[in-house]
Amino acid sequence: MPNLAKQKNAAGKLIEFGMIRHTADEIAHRNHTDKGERPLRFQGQGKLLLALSQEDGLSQKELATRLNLTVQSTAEFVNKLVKKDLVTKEKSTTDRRKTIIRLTDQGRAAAETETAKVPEFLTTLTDTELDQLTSILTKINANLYDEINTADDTKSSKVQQAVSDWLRDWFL
Amino acid sequence: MPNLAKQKNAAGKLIEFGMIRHTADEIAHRNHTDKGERPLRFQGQGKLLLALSQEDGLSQKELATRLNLTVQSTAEFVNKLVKKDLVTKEKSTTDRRKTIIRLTDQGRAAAETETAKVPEFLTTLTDTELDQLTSILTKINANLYDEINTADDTKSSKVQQAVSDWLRDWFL
DNA sequence: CTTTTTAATCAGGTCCCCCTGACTAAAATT
DNA sequence: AATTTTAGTCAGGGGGACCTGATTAAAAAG
Repeated sequence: MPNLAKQKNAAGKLIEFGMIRHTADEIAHRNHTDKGERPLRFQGQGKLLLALSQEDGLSQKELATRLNLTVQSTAEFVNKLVKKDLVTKEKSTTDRRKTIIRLTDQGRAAAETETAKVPEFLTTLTDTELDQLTSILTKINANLYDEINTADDTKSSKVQQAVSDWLRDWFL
Repeated sequence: MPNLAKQKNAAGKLIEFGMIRHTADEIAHRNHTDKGERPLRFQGQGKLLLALSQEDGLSQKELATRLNLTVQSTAEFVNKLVKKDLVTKEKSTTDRRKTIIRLTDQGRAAAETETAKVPEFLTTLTDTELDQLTSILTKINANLYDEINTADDTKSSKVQQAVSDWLRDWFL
């Protein structure tokens, strides 16, 4: 029987982490672009960016299905991203109904800084700590996948699966 | 010189964790209340709840300053929370300009389930892993605090400081 | 060669976070 | 008592994440 107190400690730290992270990159983004640009991350436009950096040149429909969004929402996000010069839209030549979305260099860069960049706060950890953290997170993530897949109404999970595959490619 | 590869691994896992967590409790909340109620957490209404569960009976102004929001935004969130029966508003008797905000039992409960509850995914970790995680997160959080405080334009940090104090009280 | 299906679009809507400006009522100052 | 500061309110706005409904153009099927 694992120690409840220890669980609570960890839980508290995790919450704290979430909170601090949140304001930390709120500040980072504020200094960066002052007005406009908000965190993005794993919703809406950010989600699109992530999906595209996993596989570029998808159609809007494809994106919508992968991200579990309606085509209209997807269109909205795509258009917003186009305005920000992070993606481009072009009609498919093989099927002229389709619109193919591609990351611009800027978009790719944006997606990468959202992810690939090693956050500052990890650089002060020792190798041992990094290993520990990685293995713990692996376990936790596996749990979360389970949680999702069991509770799931046959939606959402594929997204995560896809993106996490991409992460695996990227980091291992 | 710490191993860059290890850092990348950990970073990847962390991102993955963020992502999965996000959809995991998206699903959880969806099953819970179906329509309406979204995550809350560390912004807007959620932030208020957290601050209040740290110290109840604050005035709107107090809340605004602590949370680094305008009084108008604060008022908006407070009103929304009142509608949800999570907080109450009452005029101060000593200074009739002030409006004192108090958590209802429901509000307190809401704040607690946002935090105190040990997430499922922690319960499968061993004691050792929990200790490791806690100590690593402590280190990471300290780093983030530094990051915030140095980059800071004398704002934001106090909120975090306050809430994290509260967390410390709660979990230790 | 018509249907039907498919990929997109426009229009309009809901709720969220957060801000500026204008204004009132009650305290604190002068 | 008159002025200024303080706590709130209302009105309005910008951006974001999503959604439903209706419509168009192009491809697939009958």
